[in-house]
Amino acid sequence: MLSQSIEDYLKAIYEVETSEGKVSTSALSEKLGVSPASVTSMVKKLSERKLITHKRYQGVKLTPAGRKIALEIIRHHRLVELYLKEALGVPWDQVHQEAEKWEHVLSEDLEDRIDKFLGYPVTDPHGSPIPRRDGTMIVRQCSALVEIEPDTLVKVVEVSDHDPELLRYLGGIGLYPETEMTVISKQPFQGPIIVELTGKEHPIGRNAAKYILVEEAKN
Amino acid sequence: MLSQSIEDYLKAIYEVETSEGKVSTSALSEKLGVSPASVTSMVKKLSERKLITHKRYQGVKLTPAGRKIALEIIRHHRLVELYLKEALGVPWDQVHQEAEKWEHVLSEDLEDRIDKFLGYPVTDPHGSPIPRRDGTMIVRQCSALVEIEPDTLVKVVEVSDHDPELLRYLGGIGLYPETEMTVISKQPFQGPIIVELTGKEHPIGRNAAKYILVEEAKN
DNA sequence: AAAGAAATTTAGACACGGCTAAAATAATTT
DNA sequence: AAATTATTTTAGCCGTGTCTAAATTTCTTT
Repeated sequence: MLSQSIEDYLKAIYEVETSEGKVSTSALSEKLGVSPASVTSMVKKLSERKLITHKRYQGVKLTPAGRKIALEIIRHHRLVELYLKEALGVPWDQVHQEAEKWEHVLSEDLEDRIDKFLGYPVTDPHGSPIPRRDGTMIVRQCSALVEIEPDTLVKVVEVSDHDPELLRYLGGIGLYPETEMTVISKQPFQGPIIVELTGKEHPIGRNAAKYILVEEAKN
Repeated sequence: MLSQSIEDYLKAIYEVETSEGKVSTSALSEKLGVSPASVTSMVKKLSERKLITHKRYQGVKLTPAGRKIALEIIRHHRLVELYLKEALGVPWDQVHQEAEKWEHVLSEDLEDRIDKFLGYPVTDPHGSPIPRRDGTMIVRQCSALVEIEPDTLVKVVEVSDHDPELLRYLGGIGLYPETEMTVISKQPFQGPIIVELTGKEHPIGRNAAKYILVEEAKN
């Protein structure tokens, strides 16, 4: 059995690897809310266990074994998020923090029962793909909303779950995965992006728009 | 926040207190699968935190604060047991071990949602009463099956969840909380107790019969 | 290319929760 | 009552995962 800490590190490494490519000590320190020195010592342990490789001063990379475990945890996390929403009506801005705890205590048996209950879903409430039991995960083609040119019809694919506040705002304006909307304009000087959905226009800050992934819909 | 370990100790102390009266170091050591020395050191910590009182060499007692916490954990445990059975179809001999992990990661919000989903239940799948949110719990009048005289009609109130094997056997013969059955005979020389339910006779070992609580039904 | 800044690692400490071995106390036998 | 046995506690250790402060290495600037 792996400790919760180790699981958290592997998950964090996976996520940084995916979103930034390079996985630095400081990025992990930041993400995990732990000092850089602590990261270094855990990194040492994880390399000894052959879950990651590490070149001194040069960052870290998951081994296949480490990636497998990371994806299992992420699978737990996302299944639980969806389950909490569907079965218990937990609002989508709260499922993340609950799942952070549940992901570590989910047995294989329960994982299967939840998976079945949900009808073998492929995405969580934020649109993130749920890794399959075999450790594979679908890859999708999509762009950050911030990079879309005005006058484009897009479909929301995925929204970052890291900020409950943002999720509440987006939920409030009806912006969920699968929602279609039109980018009306991008205000100058790093101003907001104006989108139209369900007939109304809404401003979305550039920063938030980095965390909203969309695909272009047929116009 | 209390550590999982502390929660486990408080729960164990509560359970031993209830079933044996006295809570000795060795009883806790046994129950928690931990050395007596470890118990002593944790006991020291719990007294410092005023969750229990401790007289050297004389055992331990919960303070009101400690009891409150123990009952919260037990409430979590039993709600989760019932939830897993009702919502996800987990067999009753498996719910205990899952709940052992879940009880520590259940938020108040989720506790309420589960409670509501289940219709504010008062007992878990083994018939144990679920403590209320205010830290009170119903007390029931019942006897161990082993003490019942032959030729008595009884109703099962509660079955210990500590042995999955036993639960599978009892489930197999249809013996659940609320089941009515008749004690046919007690075989001599510590032999089994024979009960009749749904028209068939079944032997139940004396040892098992200590863990089955019943009340006399009107004959 | 050298200096300064930033990132990373090492060294050494600490709290937690467990352990074993030995000492102290309580309970039981003889 | 003394001796033996059982229980409990103390003493001291270990692994995990964190920390701060200092040393090292890499990156950036001039």
